[in-house]
Amino acid sequence: MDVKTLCLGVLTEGDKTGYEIKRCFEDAFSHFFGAGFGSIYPALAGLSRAGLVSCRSVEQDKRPDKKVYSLTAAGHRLLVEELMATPPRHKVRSEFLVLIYFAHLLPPERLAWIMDQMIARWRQAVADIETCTTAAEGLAMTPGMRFAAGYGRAMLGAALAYVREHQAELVGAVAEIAAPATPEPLPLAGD
Amino acid sequence: MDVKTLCLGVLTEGDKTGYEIKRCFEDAFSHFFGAGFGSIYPALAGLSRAGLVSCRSVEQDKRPDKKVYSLTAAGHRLLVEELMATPPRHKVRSEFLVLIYFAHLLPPERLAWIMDQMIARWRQAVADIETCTTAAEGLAMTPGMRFAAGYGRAMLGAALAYVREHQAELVGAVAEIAAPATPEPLPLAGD
DNA sequence: ACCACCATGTAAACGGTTACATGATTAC
DNA sequence: GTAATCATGTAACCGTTTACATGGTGGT
Repeated sequence: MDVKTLCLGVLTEGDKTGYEIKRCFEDAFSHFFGAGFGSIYPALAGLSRAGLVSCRSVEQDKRPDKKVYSLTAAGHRLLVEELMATPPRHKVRSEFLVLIYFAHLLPPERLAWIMDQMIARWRQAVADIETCTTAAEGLAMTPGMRFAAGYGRAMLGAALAYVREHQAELVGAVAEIAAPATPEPLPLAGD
Repeated sequence: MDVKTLCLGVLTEGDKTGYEIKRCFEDAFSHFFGAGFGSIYPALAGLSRAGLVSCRSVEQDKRPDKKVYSLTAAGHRLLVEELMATPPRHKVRSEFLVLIYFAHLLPPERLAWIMDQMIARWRQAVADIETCTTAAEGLAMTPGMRFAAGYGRAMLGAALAYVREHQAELVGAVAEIAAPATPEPLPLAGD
């Protein structure tokens, strides 16, 4: 599954410009799928060439023209086909956890800073989901959207809880390794 | 942060062959970082060229020679530098959640199958973490490794709990959308 | 017989990120 | 005046994934 499929997907909710699609991605998918202009615009161009979306230019005063994309019947069909054929993968790529894994190679202050960063970011992410769901309240919100939002909240909550509970423990343990209670000089300096 | 850095990282635990490094990745990092032979072997070759790891060939009987890599002093220094310079990112890329988000476009049976798949996979992942941590019990397990394993367990537990609790709700809501006109009253309908 | 494990590598394809390029409007 | 928003696109770069290529051992 690539950005093209996601574009077809958001267009089922109504016609949109490339710019608006990016907004959609940020609001709805940001915690489980990322995409920037550099992948959205080429994707849209490709879909248009393939007849899976149609495109009309809309003039605006005091702004450049915008291109509004609509899903075609063929596009809708392909979307469903692709969704049916997509194996349910779920990958995490976390530099944060790599850093944690090698915590003993870092100064304790750096480690504490890293965890504070993540806590702050996750807090923000929870707030963003809350904002989006209350903003979409009353509007057409499918069961899937609700489920995905709830999943995001649950995961972020669990992550925050785990880090908060084990943060002090980890920093303490690493500090002990870095500066052991024994004043014995370690021979591991190695140059 | 790329595969090269991770290779340097696992080599701090002791000398290893490319094959063993891949095993390490699977055991320790699989729930937050992925890498296959196709990225590990070229990474090791590059590190060797740059003098960040050294390499010695070991003959084996009845097996092809293996190349055992060791971290050099320069490699260790670069690793720490890289870890210090790495911003703590944490990205999820989930085709599963995309599928869920567009649940209303899928047949309810498919949706149920998708969730069953994820539940099974996550259960397996929990079991794998348990196996690895008990296997490494008593051995050198750094605080960071324990933290990362615990984090994995916590996240998988939360994911499983959330999906289990909201699975029926979602499938039910989607089934209603898929077949809205059924005048058939539900068995427990009190509304 | 066939599959999994051990063991190493290459090369092409694919897709995403980042930087570049342009330019007007509105709000602080 | 400086930043953010609206609005579109290209091109180089980077790294991963996947498929290919080889080959002996050990288990069901």
